Amino acid sequence: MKARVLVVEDNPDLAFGLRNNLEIEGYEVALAEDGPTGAAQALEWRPDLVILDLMLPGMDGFRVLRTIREAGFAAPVLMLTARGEESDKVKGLRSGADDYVTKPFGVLELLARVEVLLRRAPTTRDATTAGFGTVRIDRATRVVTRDGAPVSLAPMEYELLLALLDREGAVVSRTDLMRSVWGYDESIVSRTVDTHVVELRRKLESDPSAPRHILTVRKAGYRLQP
Amino acid sequence: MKARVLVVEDNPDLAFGLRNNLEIEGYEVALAEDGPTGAAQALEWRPDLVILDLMLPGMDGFRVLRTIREAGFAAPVLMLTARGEESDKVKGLRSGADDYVTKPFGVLELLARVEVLLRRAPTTRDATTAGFGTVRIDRATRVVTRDGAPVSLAPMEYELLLALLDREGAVVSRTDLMRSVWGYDESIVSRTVDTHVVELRRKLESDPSAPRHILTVRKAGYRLQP
DNA sequence: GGCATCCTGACGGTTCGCTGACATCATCGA
DNA sequence: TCGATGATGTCAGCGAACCGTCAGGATGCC
Repeated sequence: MKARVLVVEDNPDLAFGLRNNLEIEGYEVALAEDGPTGAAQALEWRPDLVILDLMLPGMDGFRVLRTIREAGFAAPVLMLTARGEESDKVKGLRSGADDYVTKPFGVLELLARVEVLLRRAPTTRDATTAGFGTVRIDRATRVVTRDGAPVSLAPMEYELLLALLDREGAVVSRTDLMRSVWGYDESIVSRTVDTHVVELRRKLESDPSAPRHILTVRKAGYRLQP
Repeated sequence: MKARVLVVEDNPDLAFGLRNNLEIEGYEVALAEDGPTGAAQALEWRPDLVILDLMLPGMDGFRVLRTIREAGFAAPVLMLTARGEESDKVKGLRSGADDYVTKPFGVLELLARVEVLLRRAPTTRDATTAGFGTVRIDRATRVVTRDGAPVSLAPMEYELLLALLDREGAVVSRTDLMRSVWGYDESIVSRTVDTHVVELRRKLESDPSAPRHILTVRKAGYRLQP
């Protein structure tokens, strides 16, 4: 799963530049441009890492850091600042930051430091298991069980199941399924989706001919009933 | 328990200065003044943190770092150097260091960074063995046993095993394995990973053709079942 | 130079996924 | 109520993707 990085920085050029670079590295990125917003977003969005500018409108970086740490936020924080004074660095590090980089900095160095921080504090927000009825799906292990017994799903079947699960309760059209599972978006002419749905029902429903969870919505698509 | 810090630094003034300051902070400190000694001491003494100069007699810092990491040394390493080039920093961080400080530096900043590194990676001197089935892996000594008997693993096999072990239970893609074991992230076209997995199974599974722990997840990667 | 180790490419077995034909079902108008 | 119509369920088979395996050659270390 993509690690999430929150960038709290009021200079738009720098913020957008960072976002681009982080996204290229495969992170999911959010921006906040003042202190209070940053703190709120850290607590709500639960990023795996925060890049925090020290000089911010509204509330400075130190206060943001203290606020979120007091609220129990444990992920690493990288402080970013123009002040190169040693006393500032020490203050930043002692107040709960995990790294401290002074501007101007090299983007590659920053990215390397981000990687190191995430390596040491691996993402723990796994949101792993979900399910319906007596079926459990563990995304980390890709193991699916029904009534506690493991069920063997073919790769495409598993992907299809996830696509339905991601929109649990909603009707998902065949075209949408094609797009999210197969990556095309041509219009469907074949029985491909249906065939896999049948197989899923056979493996996961107690009575495959009268499904209670993997439901057909005529002329619209399929729906996963929790 | 006092945290142990190993300082690998050939300049006596700097080394003694660091030792004094670290001891005042309450750490147990050892000094090494060349690369080979440093590497040996890291592996024998098992410090909780290593401060490693880049320019050393005998073996440079990068090689020391690689050597001890390959030997399973997991504690944080702080690199210390006169070279301020960004490419050096990136190289250091990517090759397994956890922080990188350029000379001249402030002692207080260094101490703060030491504190942060130790905070994130609390002393784990004892919890070095893990395993699955009848297989035990001791990261400290790099010894792997099965049914109590030692098994000889080639370096890459060992690294691969660690990579799987670090995400025990979860599916690890070939690309992820490539990245964490080989340091690459190009897309895979060859049978490299598979070949090594086969070898691991041959050495660690009781029935290599019907593995119970090192499992294949079709189209996704491999998974280590505890 | 000898040895272990590593990577690669080829080959073969097995599983998987798509397709198209046909059966069945739901819906709606007569 | 019943048949027409279109949508969905079902099935079997073929081609392809994927993985396990192996041997040869390259590489690095002692």
